Amino acid sequence: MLNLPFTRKTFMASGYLVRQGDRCDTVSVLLDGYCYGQKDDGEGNCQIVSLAIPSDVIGLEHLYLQTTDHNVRALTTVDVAMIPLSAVQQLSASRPAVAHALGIHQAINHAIAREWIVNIGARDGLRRVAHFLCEFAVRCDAWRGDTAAGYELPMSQEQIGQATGLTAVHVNRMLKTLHAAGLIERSWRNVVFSNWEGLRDVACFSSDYLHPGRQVPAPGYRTV
Amino acid sequence: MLNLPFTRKTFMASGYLVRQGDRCDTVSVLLDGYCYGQKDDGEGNCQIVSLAIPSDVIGLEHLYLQTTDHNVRALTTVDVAMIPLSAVQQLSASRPAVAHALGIHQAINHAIAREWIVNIGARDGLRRVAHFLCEFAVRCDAWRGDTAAGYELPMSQEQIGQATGLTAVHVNRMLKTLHAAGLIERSWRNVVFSNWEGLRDVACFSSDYLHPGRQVPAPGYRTV
DNA sequence: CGGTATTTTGAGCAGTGTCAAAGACGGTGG
DNA sequence: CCACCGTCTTTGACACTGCTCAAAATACCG
Repeated sequence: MLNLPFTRKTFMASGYLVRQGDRCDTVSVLLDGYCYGQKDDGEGNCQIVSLAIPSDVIGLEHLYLQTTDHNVRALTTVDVAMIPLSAVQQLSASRPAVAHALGIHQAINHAIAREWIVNIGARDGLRRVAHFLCEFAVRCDAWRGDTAAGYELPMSQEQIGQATGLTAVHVNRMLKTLHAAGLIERSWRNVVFSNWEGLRDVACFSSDYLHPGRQVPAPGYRTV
Repeated sequence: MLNLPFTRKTFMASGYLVRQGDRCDTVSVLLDGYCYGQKDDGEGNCQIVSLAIPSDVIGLEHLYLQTTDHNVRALTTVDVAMIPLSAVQQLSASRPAVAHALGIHQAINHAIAREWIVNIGARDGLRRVAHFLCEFAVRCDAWRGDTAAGYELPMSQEQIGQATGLTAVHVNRMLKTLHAAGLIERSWRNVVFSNWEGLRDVACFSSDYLHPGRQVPAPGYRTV
């Protein structure tokens, strides 16, 4: 068995799991709830740079970088298993297949970051919000193993705005527009995709960048 | 010695080193020239998602993902050493310190991507261009080991626009504004930082995210 | 030396941001 | 169980950043 030491911990919504500038010595696994990565632009504006859903690993970069360049905060009440960095290092060293899996996870997160750059840099408001919704749905589906009819967005429109580079007011207008186009139904934070194909087309969403089932198998290691 | 097999190859400006969707079986080291990562937004717009300068490693994610989610293209005439994936895998397996160094490189590239998200998502045009110039200068300085008086930008204003989420016309205006503010001098593609502190302040640029000299040392491995 | 790509500039416009206020929801304490 | 309160959502009017289109000037390349 892996026999990994860990500490279970709970954070309230908006609490900090990791702070920018920290010297971090743990890697966490998100057991329940949602988190987001956040970075200050130096003038009070905060940009959301990533999203973590249950089963995601948080802080993999701590294996390689001494300090953290962004905050990680709880979007909802959150339950994590915090593992000492040294334990992760030992495990990766003794189990190359584990190291490989962590590398895959990091590579996918990086790919998601690239897609966010495209989303924010190249698409207009409507497509941006649509794409954001698509990504969230697909990632949640992948985690749960099935396709849900509707999703409870764990974030406010203000936060969606911080993730897409729009204002909360504009996010609201775009959601309304998507509804008017018959692509989504919603009430409060619940979203139902009444026309998934249509939404996907508006967003130009393709799940390729999430690399579903297309990872490189661990090369030549016995997985024991 | 490492004894790594490689093929040296030259690409003309705008040539493709890697194409979106490819199954890639090489990792490249950029020996000379500049490259950029590019992704289509699905509607003809192309967003630049990364920049590679000499000594950068291109395609590290091929170790973990079977297909590539973005293009890598030459910005200038480019000279690379292409290494078979299997050789890199073997080397990482036999030399943990090498694997660790690659992880650091990947983590820093990821950190840069996060900062680009902040730049494009949270800053206005002027700050965006200023930040872009700062990052380019600092990365080039780090590579060459000294601080240059001026920099030859290896890209057109159109391309700067694709990297910052602005139009070429607006990039031009922002460069003019930066000049008018006494922060930069320039002629054609050559840029001189006549007031580095000022530019840095406008951009809210901090080199922390490039993690200069703050990587985690390879844990417990003998480097031989 | 001509051709092509890039830079530069101007004018007008569209998409987003800003500001402000009203309405909806959910939690809390009496 | 209900009233209150704070947060979030929704809406409108208006301002402004950045985009579009177009053309001239400039630099590079064969």
